[in-house]
Amino acid sequence: MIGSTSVGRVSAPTAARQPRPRDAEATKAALLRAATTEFAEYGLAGARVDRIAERAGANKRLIYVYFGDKDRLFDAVVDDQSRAVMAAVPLPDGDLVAFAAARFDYILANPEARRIAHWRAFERGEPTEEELAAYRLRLQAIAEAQQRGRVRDDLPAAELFALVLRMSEGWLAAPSALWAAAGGDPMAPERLARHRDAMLAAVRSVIQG
Amino acid sequence: MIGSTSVGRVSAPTAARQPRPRDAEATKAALLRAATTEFAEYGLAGARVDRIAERAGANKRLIYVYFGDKDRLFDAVVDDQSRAVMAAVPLPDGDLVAFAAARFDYILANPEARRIAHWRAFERGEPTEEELAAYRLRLQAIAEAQQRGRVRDDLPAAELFALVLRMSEGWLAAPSALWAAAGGDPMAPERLARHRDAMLAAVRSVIQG
DNA sequence: ACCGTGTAACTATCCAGTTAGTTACACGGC
DNA sequence: GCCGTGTAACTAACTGGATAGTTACACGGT
Repeated sequence: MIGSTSVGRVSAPTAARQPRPRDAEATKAALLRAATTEFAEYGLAGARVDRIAERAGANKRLIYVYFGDKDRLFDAVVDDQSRAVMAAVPLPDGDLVAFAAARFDYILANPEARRIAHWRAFERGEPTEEELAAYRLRLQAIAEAQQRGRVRDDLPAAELFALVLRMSEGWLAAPSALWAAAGGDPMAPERLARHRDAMLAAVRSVIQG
Repeated sequence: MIGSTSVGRVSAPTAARQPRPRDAEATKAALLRAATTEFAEYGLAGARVDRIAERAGANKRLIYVYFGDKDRLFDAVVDDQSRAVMAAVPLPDGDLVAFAAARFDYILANPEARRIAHWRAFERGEPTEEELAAYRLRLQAIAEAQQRGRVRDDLPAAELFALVLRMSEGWLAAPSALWAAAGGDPMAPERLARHRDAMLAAVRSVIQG
């Protein structure tokens, strides 16, 4: 009696749930957003494709239609995030203090961005040519600022940039044990403001030598 | 002909593979080491219990006997690593420069330690009471150094510690795109030495204000 | 008529955890 | 010295549920 299954299919003709409106772009965007949330939370290995589809309110199949497979969906999320950060956090005239401030603010407003970047570094390899170019531009901007005497020049630009990158995450990236040991709520607004000031003061100390 | 399998069993009476010598402590230690390597590489979600057993040359079942389950094995690895770092990287008299140097050296010699710590922060929650106590001690040491005027006191100890923690990872934790953009081999010994010096100079700048 | 968009049901594989044992060894009686 | 018995250490094979990826079909606009 194999054919009996067909009855089940027919039994829910149109009433069960209204189908998603047919808008490929919107669906794709919804999947990308859902994937961003899921990957940020669980990483590549921990993320679940079914959960992404569910979050997006879309059918799982569409992930494979639009993105290929789980890995390439992850890549799409990484590219998207990476481009967004690069655009939102510039390095105007090699000003590393402004950069650190912008990066801190961006990470605070978009916690997913930092997590995605970290998962990517840990679970997936090589940078894209686009990212590489972006980093080269930044190093160049720092080197120019050094020539103009606005940034100490006894340390290579790459060193300075690596340090400021780390510092600008502030304690948003600190071990939770440190938060706990320090007491209080590390995310309280006035605490964050003080923290931001402290971080920027430290960056200033570093780039002035 | 199901019984034919028994022939296979009989055919390799003692020659096939010599069993592991019966030493519970050694086996447990081998499993912990194998788990450390596996978890460092793949994280909690990406690690495979079978692979851990294989790496250790032990039977998978023993993981469940000795550690409970995958999560608790991960916890055991984290505790082990955490204790090792705390012991190897002291904060003598609140000297944050010495601390940064020791931490950099430790991470360089034990890359697994940093990866485990990060996976833990991302995939698993709360710090243990033991860690908390260790962090409190460190904050206290910094506060004392501040009182003795050896460390700037216009920034809270927790802020300074969070910053130095990040800085001391140097570009061992930097995005691979930065390495690539900077050119050359970032792990070459003389390059690392220069990097270490630069990082320590920056830490000095920060703690002196 | 057909293609792009969407759906539900299905499949093959993987994998954490279990079952049902076997093997090495210590120890006590003889 | 040897043998039986209990126990800790170890093992192979299995199981059930989860999960990435697929198939087969439906519908609507052009």
